[in-house]
Formats: sequence, C-alpha cells, structure tokens
Amino acid sequence: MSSAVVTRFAPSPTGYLHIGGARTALFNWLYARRFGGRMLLRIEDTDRERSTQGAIDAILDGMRWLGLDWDGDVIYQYARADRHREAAESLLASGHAYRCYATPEELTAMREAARAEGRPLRYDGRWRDRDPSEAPAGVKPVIRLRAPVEGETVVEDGVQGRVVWQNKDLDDLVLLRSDGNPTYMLAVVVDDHDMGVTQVIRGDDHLTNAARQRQISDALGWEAPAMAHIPLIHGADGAKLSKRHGALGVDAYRDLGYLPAALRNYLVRLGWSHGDQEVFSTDEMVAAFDLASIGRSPARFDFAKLENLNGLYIRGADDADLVTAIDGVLPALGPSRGIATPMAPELREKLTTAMPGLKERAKTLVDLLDSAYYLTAARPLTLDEKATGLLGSEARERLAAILPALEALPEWTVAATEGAVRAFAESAAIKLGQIAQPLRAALTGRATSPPVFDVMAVLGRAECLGRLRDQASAA
RNA sequence: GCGCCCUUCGUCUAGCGGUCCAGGACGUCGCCCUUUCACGGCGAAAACACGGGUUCGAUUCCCGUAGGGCGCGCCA
Repeated sequence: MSSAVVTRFAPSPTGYLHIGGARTALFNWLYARRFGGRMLLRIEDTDRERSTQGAIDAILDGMRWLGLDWDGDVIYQYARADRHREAAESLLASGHAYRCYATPEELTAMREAARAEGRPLRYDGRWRDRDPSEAPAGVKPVIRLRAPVEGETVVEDGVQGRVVWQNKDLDDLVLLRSDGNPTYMLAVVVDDHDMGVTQVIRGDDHLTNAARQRQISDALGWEAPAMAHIPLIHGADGAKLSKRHGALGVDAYRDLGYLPAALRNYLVRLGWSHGDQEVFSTDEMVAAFDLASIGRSPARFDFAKLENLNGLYIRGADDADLVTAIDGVLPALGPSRGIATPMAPELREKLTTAMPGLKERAKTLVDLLDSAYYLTAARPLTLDEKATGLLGSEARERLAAILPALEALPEWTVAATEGAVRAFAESAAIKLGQIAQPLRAALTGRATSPPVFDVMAVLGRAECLGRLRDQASAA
C-alpha cells in the first residue's frame, strides 16, 4: 500500500501550459496509470509577483483538454508556506542550516567579482561559521543550507542513470528568504515528501536541482523520491523552443485544429519509443510506457509529423465526434468564417452528413472547416477581385458562368443524386477538375492556401455522395 | 569561467559487440490509383560528429576533441 506509485506535475503559474510542460504532465500521467498509482497536481505559486489566476486557469484547462486528469485536489504550494518555514527552522535547530546576513548587493558584487576573475559563481559561505553576534544591524537574514563540503552527492536517475556531483562544487543555497518565505528548493523537497511522491518526472533543466534537493532531504533525514529527468524539447532549428516554433500554449494547438489524442500520441513519441511502433491508443501508451525507453538527447519539435498524425486521427475519428471537436475551435475560428458559436443546427447536420468525404483529406480541424466552405459560405457567392485579376480572361469568364450554378450547391449536399451531379458538370460545360484551383483562389482570395473550395470533392466523391444520397432518400 | 547532460538519415527514432554495406516513421522525390485535391499502394535518395584506444570484431564499451543543451538567483 505504501509502495503505491505517486507522481506529480508541478507547473508554476506564470504563463500558459506550454508544450514541454504538457509532455512532462503526460509522462507523469502515463507512469502513474501504468503502475496503478496516482498523479497529483501541485501549483508552484511561491513567486507572488509572477503567479496569476489566469495562468492557473490556462494550465488546468490545458490539462483537461489533453485528457490528463489528476488525482485529488489541486495543491497550492504557497498555502503550505508555514510548513516550509517549520522545516527550515528544524534544519536550523539541527545545525543543518544557518543564518546568512549577506545583502543582495553584497552577493551581486561577489558574483561579479567571481565572473571577472573566472572563478565559479558560487556563494562563498561567508556566514557559514560566523557567530550570529557579528550580524550587522538592520539586515534581515536568509536561512541557508549548511551543505556538505566533502564527498559527493549522487542521484540515481531513471533516465539519466547515475549522476555524480562533487560536494565542493555545490554551494549553500537559500532555504528561507529574508522576508520569511520559502524558496522553491525547500518547498519542493517538503511538498514531495509530505505528498508522498515516489517518482519525480520533470525536465532535465532540473537535473542540477536534483542534487541540491537531495542534499536538503538528506539534511532533513528523509528518503528522497526516485528521480527521472527527461530531455527538453527544442525548436525545429535545434535552439531552445521559442514561440516561433512550438512553445505555444496547448490552447494554441487546439485552435490550430489538432486533436488531443493526436497531440498525446505525438508528444509521447518525442523522446520515448517502443520499438518501431508509431501509433498508440491511450491504452497502448499506458501499457507500454516505461522510463528506461526514454532517450537522453533533446528532441526537436516537428509540425509536419504532428500534422500527419493528426490527419490519421481525423480519418479514424467518428463523424459526430469531429463535429463536436469543431465546436471546440469555433470560438477562435468561427468569426472569420462567418460561422456563429454555437453553430446552427442545420449546419451541424450538413457537416455531420458530409463528414465522411470531408475527413478523407483533412489534416487538421481547420482543413475540415476550409473544405466545408461550400456549406458555410455566405450566399450569394462573390469573386475576390484581387484573385480573379490574376486569372486569364478565359478563366474569368468560365468562373462567372458557373457561379450561379454554384449557388445551389448547399442544397445538393442534401438532395444530390449522381444524375444531378453529372448534369451539373455538363451544364457548366467545362472540365471542373481543371478549374477547381483557380476557382478556389477566386472565391477566397487565397491563391496559395490549401484547398478551401473543392468543387470536385462535392461532385466526384462517390463515398460522400452515396452517403448524401442515402440521407436524402431516407428523409 | 565552473558543474552536469547530450551527439544514428533533414526530423522523431530502432539498435543494448558480430544478425547492420544500419531497420521503422514523418518529410522529400518517382510510379500506380484518381475527371481535381486528398486517401491508399509500390519504389527511391537519405545517417552511425571526429580522433584515439579496448577487442578476433565496434553504431554498440572507454578516453579525448568538436558541436549542442541545461544549471550556477532571497525565479521556479
């Protein structure tokens, strides 16, 4: 019972839930599910200046959208400050910590001097053995850990392996600030202990912190949780992930038209593998997940692969579910397309009916909406002046000629028969396949964008039409 | 500067001393299917960073070099 697995996801609410955080959450979630344990959610809001309620909401929403549920109530770190102070006091009492009266200015000067002389940027321990009676008046002290100066600190990491630090390279970190508030280092150790966390899974930017946290928990006489530090995600150019290439909030991925299941699948394969398998249902992921198969080198975020996977999930998704997914992106994507939120019942019905044909060629929900343009476009249809100006006069005439016939398109989608389709093609007297591209461009003004008005999709897709016809005759 | 981590096709990765003139996936290119676009099928080009060891034998083990990343806050 006490051996049950407990993981935690511990974001700081200073921004949205970015993609790296989402992957960390996913790994924690998978690990907990895999071993029948629990995943806790802790909001690390000890930085009162930067923590916001908006960020907390964004993180919670992001996790819910991704389908990553946590166990129990959300734990707010700041609310546990008294407990953290208590731990610092006990360390002071046991001689594992001491008061340091160095001022911030003093410390800055110390670091600059070290930098100038090429020495390591570490606190020099000037108050470590000094008598408190020497304390300058008017300076509120911080409490620092009296870290071991000899020997080594070892972290047996589930991903990184055995990582060793010489204690002489680690300085005396601050546990309690001069205003009496705990630092992150202290809070994490105390909370993980009190929450019964057995396995920490986090980004490898915390690897060095693991050593320092290990020293704190040793001083407290506690058993440290098992550690696993996963490599960070980089941008397509190999540099640190920035907003330019993927460090978007998960809400941005939702609005880009990605499905949660596809994003989970993409994310789990970023740094983790299971032989040659690429596609994983959630159950398969849970069953196969293990720390040993997580790689140690940083992975680059690749939109092309995410998109491919998303297309796969869209084609495999239930029609009604896709329409529901579209509901989710309508607040963001509807207005510019003239679609109301919530969408009209008639549109919903048409969309559902046309979905089998639509989803064949879509990679994102945005694509889906674009190729359903013939269902959502405001009537009467108008040609975009700028785009038609780019066409030859002959093409322009053809467009003008068939425009009236196109007005009837929405009705066809519910009453079409193959005969009607052929009749239309003949009355238009042109090979629609050849004019589809310029037609799209002319109607939308987006000559280089993906297909948004695919006439032939409506005219020629047997699957789609068959479905529409059946629907119509049943009605 | 100091410490720690990393390095297989463009990208994600398989490989845990011989099965590798290195496998899968995305992307790219070609062909097929198709009165468009897609989907699907077939095929092609494409990688073990470099230098030393260890070994009968290294992509796999060790050490350097180069390159990249992270950390070094009274931020988290």
